[in-house]
Amino acid sequence: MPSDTAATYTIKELACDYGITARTLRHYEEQGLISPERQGQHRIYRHEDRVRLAWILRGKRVGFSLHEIGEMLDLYEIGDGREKQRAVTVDRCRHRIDDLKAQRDDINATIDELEEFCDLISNLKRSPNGKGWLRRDTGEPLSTYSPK
Amino acid sequence: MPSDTAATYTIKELACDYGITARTLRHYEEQGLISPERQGQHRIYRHEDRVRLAWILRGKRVGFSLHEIGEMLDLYEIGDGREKQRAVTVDRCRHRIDDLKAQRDDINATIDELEEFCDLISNLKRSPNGKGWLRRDTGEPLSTYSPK
DNA sequence: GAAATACTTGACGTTAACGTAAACGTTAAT
DNA sequence: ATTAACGTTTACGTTAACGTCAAGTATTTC
Repeated sequence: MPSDTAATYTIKELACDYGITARTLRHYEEQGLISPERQGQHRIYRHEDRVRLAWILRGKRVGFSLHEIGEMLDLYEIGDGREKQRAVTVDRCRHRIDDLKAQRDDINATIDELEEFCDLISNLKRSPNGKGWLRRDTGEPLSTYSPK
Repeated sequence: MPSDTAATYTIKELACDYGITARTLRHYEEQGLISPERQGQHRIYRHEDRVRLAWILRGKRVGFSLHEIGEMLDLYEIGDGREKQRAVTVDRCRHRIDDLKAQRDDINATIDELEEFCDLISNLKRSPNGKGWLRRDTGEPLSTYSPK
């Protein structure tokens, strides 16, 4: 058994590793997102806590609230596992997936427009009268340009 | 010229159309994101405002703050158009695109995990001793399952 | 012309996700 | 033994993105 399986971390170590603050970790704990062990009064974090934290942080980057992330983590706890509960879990899970796919579509659309715009103004030339800009491809003026 | 080119909308009409409140529209105006014309004291919105609003709302869904959305909309205003300013605009635009792509990766990773988990618990069977659950494919117990 | 309806501008309230400061308890080094 | 470096809890402060009144104006409808 490799030694780093049992590796532990202080709150500040974990915070530094993930580029957050100790306050943030305590906050996540208040919200019930992580529950590190205690040695006396001090928190001690293990590998599983790092995994959980990484999941939380990715959830944040994706745009979920801490509450939503908590719910998603709860999905993984099917301990009692009654049939009905499992069905609900799967259902909510599928909804989440659909939301994420819709969000991905929005992101793709935004990327497309930004790229188009970016290409556009990378290819500008001054108009002959010295005022304003023209598209290098079509010679069309830009004054009326706005996102589609 | 089709009549709906000149179509105008009251604040509430626009709000209803986009599933937001009038307060929200006024808030966006306070933040300088939209500047509808006025007829006396009343706001009147046109097609271009709808386009802009749709852009704002998609930005929100993608996870940008109103401030960031304002900056992105500013990117589209290259009115004075000094070379240097254009270069900065393109640069910031490209950064935004990179951020969005990273976010898309996060979303894809989250989708993958949720789908995997979803499939997993859709395929459970009770263990022979009646306690806990087993994977139908491998027969492995689930008690230790956690997101990767 | 009185009430209802839609708009306006303040201005204070609310929630989330922490920041920040106070006051205190270990252990380590000087 | 005192200063420094970490940790702890408690609690108030802050920002963003609006919600939610209050109080006034203007128009339409009965």
